Amino acid sequence: MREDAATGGGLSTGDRLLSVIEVLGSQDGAGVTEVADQLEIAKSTAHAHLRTLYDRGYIVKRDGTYHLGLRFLQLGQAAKQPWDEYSFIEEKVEELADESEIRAQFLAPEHDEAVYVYRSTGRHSVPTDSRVGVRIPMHSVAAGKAMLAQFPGDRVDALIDRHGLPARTDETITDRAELDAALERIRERGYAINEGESWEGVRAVGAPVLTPDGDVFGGLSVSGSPHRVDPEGLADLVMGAANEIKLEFQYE
Amino acid sequence: MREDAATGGGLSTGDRLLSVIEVLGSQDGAGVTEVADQLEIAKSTAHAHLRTLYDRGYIVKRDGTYHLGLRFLQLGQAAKQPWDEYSFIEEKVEELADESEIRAQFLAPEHDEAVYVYRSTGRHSVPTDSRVGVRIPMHSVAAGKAMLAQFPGDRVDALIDRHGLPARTDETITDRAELDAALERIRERGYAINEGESWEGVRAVGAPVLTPDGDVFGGLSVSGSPHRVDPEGLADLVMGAANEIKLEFQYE
DNA sequence: CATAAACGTTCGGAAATGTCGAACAGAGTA
DNA sequence: TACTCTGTTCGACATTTCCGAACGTTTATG
Repeated sequence: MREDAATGGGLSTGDRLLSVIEVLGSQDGAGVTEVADQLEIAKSTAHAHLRTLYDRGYIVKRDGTYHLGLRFLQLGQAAKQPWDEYSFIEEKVEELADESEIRAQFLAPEHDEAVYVYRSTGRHSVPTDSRVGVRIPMHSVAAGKAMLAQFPGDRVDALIDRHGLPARTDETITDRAELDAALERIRERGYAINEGESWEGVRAVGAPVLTPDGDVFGGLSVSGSPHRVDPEGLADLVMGAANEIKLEFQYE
Repeated sequence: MREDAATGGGLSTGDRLLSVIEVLGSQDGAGVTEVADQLEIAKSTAHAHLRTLYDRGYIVKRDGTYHLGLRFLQLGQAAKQPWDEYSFIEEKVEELADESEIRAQFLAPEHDEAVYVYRSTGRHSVPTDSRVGVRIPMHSVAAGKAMLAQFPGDRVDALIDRHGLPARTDETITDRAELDAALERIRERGYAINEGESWEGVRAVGAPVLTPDGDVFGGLSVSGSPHRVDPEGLADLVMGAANEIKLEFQYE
């Protein structure tokens, strides 16, 4: 289920460099030995990779260990730019959070996973939501299921071949037939519900965001503890916001 | 003034991979041929690098060209985490923007450059400021000069050896003696002024943010068009905020 | 305080792999 | 139809990366 780098015609050295980056990103701070151990490579090899990243200014030495540098912040902003271009997306997320008084988020599909792009808690204006940038299996979140339901069948097949249906809680859908039934219901209703399928005790309501051409652009959702999330009441709000985004595309 | 990659014991392949990433980040969208041309490498080589990045999910194909993927957004968040840890930094920036009614920003020193980490316009709550993540020569901005003034002399020497004193406008300080004099004045007053040294017609007032140990942690500044930026009046505000951050460190 | 352990660093050699150029296929254009 | 522009694949050479061992330094430990 995981590509073995060099197997696919890729560059194994570049591949390893990316692994080093991931090691540094998945924890805060690592030394040469730690990187070497985690990737099962020689210390001298890890050292060479770290030196490459350091000389280029991509990583930083702090408290004696290496950390990802702010150059990645710049790359992250560049990666997000296509969405920032359409400023109404983020605005709609904040609007949604204000009106629903719970968290609202916009996720984009990428490489068959869902990625948090915008997130808001409403008036609280919580600074820097830590979940932005996080990738999550599409079948385990409301916005993701809403997107999945719009994909053609063969794309869903390919997605499951690549990633499977990993469980995140006891409630996560792990069975293909069950998923198909769920997607069918979502298409009928126009919105998706997540009942603790990603985090215990978190309910969410999501809808797909489509372009005027009918392509899947992303997914919107609101989420919170079950007693604050009334699916019936919120569905219209979320679908309405998704539709408004779709309409905005035409006048941009 | 630019390191020539392989010269320093780094891995030339990994180095090239980073160059490919930078090409994609510095413009929106590039094809195989375009990347190859810009880096002056064979098309097949560029193809191999792009494939490596693609297989790993770091880049995306959209409209027939490659773009940076949202995985960089995740890495960017991870890189920013050390600052998010101290939530009062971002809060102070927003406070500063509210009180001054102009832009406020926090910059961190990294690899001898200044990097925008937080930025706020006050109540407008402008979504996604595009300048976050941007790197800029320290001597050309107020917060950067404020930090420079706190560095020991040999660190300033090393910095200038590496980056020089590039001009961004006609007003940018490009002479070492002039810089030294400016830094001395900054130390005396406790704050720095930027008079169109980075952007024509933009004035800024900045102060260094120190840790309780006296280390330079970053720089705060407010900026706007000259008639809205009164240095005398704003200096206390900025220095006060910088000092409050320093104090917060002790109770965290 | 001395010793040990752990870390980061450097170095050469053998093996693996990245790079190139040419050739192929496909899309778009004249 | 022919042309030009893409992106892609392939093989062969030469360059590189990688490893392991050894070194110098720092941090723990007795």
